[in-house]
Amino acid sequence: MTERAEPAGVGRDPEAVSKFVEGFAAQLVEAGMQRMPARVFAALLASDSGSLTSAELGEQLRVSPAAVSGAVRYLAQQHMVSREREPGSRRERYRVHSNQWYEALTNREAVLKRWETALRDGVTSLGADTPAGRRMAETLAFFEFVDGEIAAMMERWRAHREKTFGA
Amino acid sequence: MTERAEPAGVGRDPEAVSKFVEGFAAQLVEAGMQRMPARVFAALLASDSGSLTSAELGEQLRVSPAAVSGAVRYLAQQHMVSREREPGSRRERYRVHSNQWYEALTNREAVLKRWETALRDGVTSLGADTPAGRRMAETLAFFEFVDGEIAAMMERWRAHREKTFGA
DNA sequence: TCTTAACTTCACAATTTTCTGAAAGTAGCG
DNA sequence: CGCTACTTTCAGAAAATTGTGAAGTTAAGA
Repeated sequence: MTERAEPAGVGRDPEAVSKFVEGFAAQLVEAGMQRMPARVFAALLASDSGSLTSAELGEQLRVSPAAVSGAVRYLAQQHMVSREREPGSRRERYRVHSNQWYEALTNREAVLKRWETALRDGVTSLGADTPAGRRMAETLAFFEFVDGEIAAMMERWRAHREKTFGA
Repeated sequence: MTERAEPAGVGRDPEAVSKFVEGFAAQLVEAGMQRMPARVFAALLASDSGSLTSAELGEQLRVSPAAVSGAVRYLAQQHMVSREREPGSRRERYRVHSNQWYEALTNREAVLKRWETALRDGVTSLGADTPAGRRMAETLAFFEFVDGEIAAMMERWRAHREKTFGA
């Protein structure tokens, strides 16, 4: 048995939480995310309320307020978390809205757009009639195709989700 | 006018090629790829034959053979390029097969699978009946959904591609 | 079998990134 | 209006990453 009464502080088995947090963060890092944002994000994902304060994050991850600040700024820019002010306090909470965040994930759209731009430039400057130009044109077409497909896919997911989890 | 006769060596306007290579590589880096693999890959993508030798890569990018070796090993592991031995020579060629490489790109499948594993572990260890557990279960469901969709999408792309570019 | 062209591995130096402590900024509340 | 609780910014130390030169390995051709 590993069950126990809920301690007021962190709640649940801090050991298990930490294990998940570090493990999931490691996967995100491997996929290209910076370490600190990854850890902060994983911690939020694993929290029951889906939201933690700066101080809670710092304590749980054993890092300085400065580190939390930087990580959270990054995550907010990527729309993976939102910040909210606790009413009647200058304390801030960072929140992950279950679905909003993976919607953001598919909004790598910005990335795709930049790739497309670079490829278009390449086709132009190397010549659309050269072998290299044709290869890049095909790649470009692929990304444009994917762009459209992703939007449709998310639509299907929302329907699927509603059926499975309720609105 | 920037046109010129084809010099035997690099071919085309080396200036324009380099500009594309460094620009596209920069985008890949921003998306999480290491710098050297990104540069090597971009150089291959921009080559007319779609293939370059180790020496050509080193010269064009002004880097050591060691750097090329490391970059190419990574790219081959990701199935983004393939290596071929030039018959009757110990010289090796690295090649990007127009379509094979972006098929590989969608084979971030391996990445998705690892995320799914981490999430499943999380659901189990934090409890499927806790709020955090439910959030992770929903995220997990999303990734599983995406998994299936990507396969279908690639199928549609292949059809679309054939129509547009011919087999 | 020997020679040698080509690729790979490895230890280290240089660069870049990341995190911290301290100082500065901001906004609630008396 | 100031006090204080919190957050952000910034310079620099520590750590991680990256690319190099040199030595090691492999295999083609004589």
